[in-house]
Amino acid sequence: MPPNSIFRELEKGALHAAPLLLGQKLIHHTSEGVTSGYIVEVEVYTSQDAASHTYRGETTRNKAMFMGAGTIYVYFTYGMHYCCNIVAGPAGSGQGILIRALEPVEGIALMRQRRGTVTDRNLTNGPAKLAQAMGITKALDQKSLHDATLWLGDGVVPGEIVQTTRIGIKQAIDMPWRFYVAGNPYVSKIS
DNA sequence: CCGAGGATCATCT
DNA sequence: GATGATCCTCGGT
Repeated sequence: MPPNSIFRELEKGALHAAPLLLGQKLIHHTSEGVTSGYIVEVEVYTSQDAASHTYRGETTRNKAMFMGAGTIYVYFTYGMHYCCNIVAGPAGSGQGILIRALEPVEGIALMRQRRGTVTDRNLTNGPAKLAQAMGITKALDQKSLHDATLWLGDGVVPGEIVQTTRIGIKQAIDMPWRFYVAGNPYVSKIS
């Protein structure tokens, strides 16, 4: 699906758009160079969802999640990690899609440099890992994919898609809001 | 391969 | 003051 179409899908809501993001290419331009990868794993978070940062309403931290489809939400957690979401749905609805894993495409040498000594399979197979490999920080928070250094590009048709429960949460653990490409070696964890 | 424990701090209660 | 949409290391299997 071409990039322009994915924005229309994002406007329809996070749960609708999440599986459609699989196979799309996420691209980041920085002064260090260009990195990109195909999205192979995502999770949905909404304001009706006890596991979501938006469950208790808008705060300074989660403001981006209420800014409408195509906004970038980057949060800092565990004292050392950044994670990247693509906001979906109408402005004010507080829903988004966490990018959990990428299959590296461009800038793999730069990804290795940013990540330090890890095996290639460990470059981007987790939300904080891919943020580090791509050079994603809070500088991108509240920016739009339409006019930031981070955007979506032409991807590939993903293989079979698996829908299952989310990872690393303690609330709403039964909601099947995780989607990944079956058999892809960069998926963070096989269910 | 798997599970336990520590790192480290912005954000929220 | 407590916690976390995580990652890494280390030990056991």
